[in-house]
Amino acid sequence: MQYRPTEIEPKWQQRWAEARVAEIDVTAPGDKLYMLNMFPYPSGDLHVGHGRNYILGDAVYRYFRMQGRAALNPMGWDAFGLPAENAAIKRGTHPREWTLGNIARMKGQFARWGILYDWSKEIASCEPEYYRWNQWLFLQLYKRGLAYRGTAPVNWCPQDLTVLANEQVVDGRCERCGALVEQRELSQWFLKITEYADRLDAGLDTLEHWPEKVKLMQRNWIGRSLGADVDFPVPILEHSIRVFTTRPDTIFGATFMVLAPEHPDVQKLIGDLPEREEIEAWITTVRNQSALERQEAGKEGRFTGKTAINPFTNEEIPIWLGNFVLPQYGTGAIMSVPAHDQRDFEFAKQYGLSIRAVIRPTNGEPPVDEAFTVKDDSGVIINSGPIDGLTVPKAIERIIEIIQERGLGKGTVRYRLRDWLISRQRYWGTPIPMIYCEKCGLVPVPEDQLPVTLPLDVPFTGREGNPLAKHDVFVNVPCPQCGAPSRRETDTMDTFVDSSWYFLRFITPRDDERIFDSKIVDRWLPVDQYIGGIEHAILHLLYARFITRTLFDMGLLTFEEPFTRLFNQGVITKEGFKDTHGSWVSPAEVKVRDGKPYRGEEELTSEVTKMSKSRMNVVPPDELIAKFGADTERVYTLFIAPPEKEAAWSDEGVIGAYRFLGRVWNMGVAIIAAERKAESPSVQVTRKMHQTIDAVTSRIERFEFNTAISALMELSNTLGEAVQADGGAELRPAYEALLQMLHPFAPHATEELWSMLGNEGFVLTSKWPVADRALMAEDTVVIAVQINGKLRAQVEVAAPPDEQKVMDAVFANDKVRSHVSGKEIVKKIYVPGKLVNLVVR
RNA sequence: GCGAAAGUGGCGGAAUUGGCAGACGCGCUGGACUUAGGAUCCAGUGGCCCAAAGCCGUGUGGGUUCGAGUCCCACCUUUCGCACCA
Repeated sequence: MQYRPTEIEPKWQQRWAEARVAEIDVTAPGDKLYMLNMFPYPSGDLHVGHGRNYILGDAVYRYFRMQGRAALNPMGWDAFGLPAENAAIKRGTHPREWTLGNIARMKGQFARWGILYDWSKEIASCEPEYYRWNQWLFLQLYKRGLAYRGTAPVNWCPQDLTVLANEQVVDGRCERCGALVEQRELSQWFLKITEYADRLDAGLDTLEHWPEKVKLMQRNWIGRSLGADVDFPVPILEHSIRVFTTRPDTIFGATFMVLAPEHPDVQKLIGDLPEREEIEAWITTVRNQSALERQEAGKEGRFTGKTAINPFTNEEIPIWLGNFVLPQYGTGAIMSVPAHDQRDFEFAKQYGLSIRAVIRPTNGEPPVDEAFTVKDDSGVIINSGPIDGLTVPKAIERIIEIIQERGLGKGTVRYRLRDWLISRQRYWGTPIPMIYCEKCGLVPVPEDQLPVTLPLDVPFTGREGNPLAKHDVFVNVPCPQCGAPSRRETDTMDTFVDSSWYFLRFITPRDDERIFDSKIVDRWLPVDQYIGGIEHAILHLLYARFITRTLFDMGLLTFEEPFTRLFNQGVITKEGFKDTHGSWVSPAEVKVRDGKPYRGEEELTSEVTKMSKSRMNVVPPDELIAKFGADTERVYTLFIAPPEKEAAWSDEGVIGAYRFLGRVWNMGVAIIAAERKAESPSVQVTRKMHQTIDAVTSRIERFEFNTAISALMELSNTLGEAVQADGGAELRPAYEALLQMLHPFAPHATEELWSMLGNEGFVLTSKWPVADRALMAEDTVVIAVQINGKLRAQVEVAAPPDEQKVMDAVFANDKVRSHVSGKEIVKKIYVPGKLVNLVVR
């Protein structure tokens, strides 16, 4: 009987589905475990690169099931978003149809991979039952002043015709479409994530089981800096200008001040200048530049002709405007210390401003006024009156005290993080539940009128912005307070709002009374194991941590961190081909000659990149499954590389996984057919089995699937030899343990073999084997003998080895004796159980 | 520029605390079985060497140690993240 995966896989998929093996009653007692893969955007067909994420999650899920855990593994759809709308414009389908079609296809794909989800918990964020609670959440945030409408310079994508969050701008471009983002002054909806900056930063320290990399990325994004706000009097203004600095210790070296061109005092400062018009024109230019253009322009400034007073030196220092000072950060004004800050130094050099050193560096060299020195914590402060002689960190502490005593300012903490812009001028999203009334102003939709349903009958032209704004029935509504004709808000929410609490909804997905049941959620959350791509290291995970905290503050949750363990799988890469214009070429058109790729006569370049449709280097799983089966794809995907690392897909490599499963299969058939039966399996087989159980268990726990599978291959090789030698039915227990441990990776084949062996029930519901340490141990130990650090011999000693036994064996060994004869033994080093090193002279 | 991670055969990758480098797999070579082989099975496979013995070998150069892929210092390369955040 041959291994034919395509014949057995659909059968087992159907049996698992019929038995509803993955469905869980959240109110039933049990040793709970909440597993979660980040819910996907339903973009259509999945490729084997996507598969890695889900296969990995399923393997872990199956393992925990076999460990007896009550494991919940739900799945849903992050179903709102721009691609659906773009597809509607391009192909004339409705975003809803397009989205639901994709969901159906992806569900089928998950099934063919043999992935078990509790579909009774399925949610789709585009359904009113879900987004209703999105709106409810927004209203709670609004009530608490955490959602507000404000005018601010915002990122505008001219391609997608919508605003973007700061987090969605990458290198000055729209994260989605790549268009250059423009700065516009617009009135938009924001969530006050900045109010949680300190808690989001401090909370990172409690996340022991998160990758350091992700925590660091979040920490940098929040950008906490300690420093001081200091007021510099400005004679002409009759008020002071406040600056923020992280280096108050260098205040005696502040020789000028720079304001952002957007600073509110600019007009008053330049009003009387003859060159005023030129300066204003320059300011306009700078303001219209994107952040990227601003930086590329280099450092530029204009002198206001006015001075401020350095409150410590009492000197008059010139006030400049500079394009490198950011209006949104700190106070939009800085004190410049060119001797100790790179940017200030460049600016001072460019405009001939004075430089004064106030720190003597650690190396003791006398400081030079015309040079710049980097931050040096053991440097000593000079020329700075009361703080002279202190080291930098001490001086920072002391000067802040002095600033506060003299009423010049205060110590402050500032964050780089800015409020989260959540309104989008697009159709396919959660309507923001607000109404504009001429009399009452902004009026929230009353909670009992939720959901504000997204109308389906809108035209998709792709022009003139949001189609919702043209839907009269949707837009024109009476004011909930006074009944006067009013206008509904037509902006929709950023889809990251949807995904920042969905993991709570999975517990009680059909509850139409409340967003979730706090009591049950309290038992299941936080998520024990969260799995997803590193691309969400900042956006989604930061927003989810923020929303979780707001719900905590509302008294709905008892925890502040939603995800206990986080795992980020690496992407799968494959070779792709580019033509001379840099466009990707389908591999079907590529012919290889002399080891070089060609399309016709045109020589192509090849590049190994992330698997994606646009790069034409995807491997569709269905073809692979038709040829080798889903189990082969699963085993190969997890075997190819450590799961957190990038992995290169190799079509040739897949065969190795297939052969392995074929060997396991044939071995099973042979064991079932075996008539001979020895008394018991050989010591070698028993020992290997227990060693493998031990290794595979700990490796799965540590997410080292590639070496877990290699350990299973070793056991399979050992058993294969035993079958050749004895073919005995006594190998059954070891073989069954192999099947059990293989089950998370190759669920279909192991179920089939398990039932062929006559077992009742699923492997999935069987109990994970336990290693017997006594049977694992070897009865002899091979000890390496080194002489002067070089391997010279190996001796075998009965286990457990002790020093006396080992040394007796070592000196009885001929090779050792020939090497040490006539030499003096200086030192004997014995590493228990491993080796002996003799140092001779 | 700043920050982080990583450099091991032809390839993907193994190697708890420093202790036999290259597990496992792909590929390759030879063989078996075959009308056939891009199926299957067996053997071999880091380099130098006909082979053995031996020597060399984990990005480069130093260091610590009886012993270094692993620890320390300097450098090179690659990838990722941040990017005027005062």
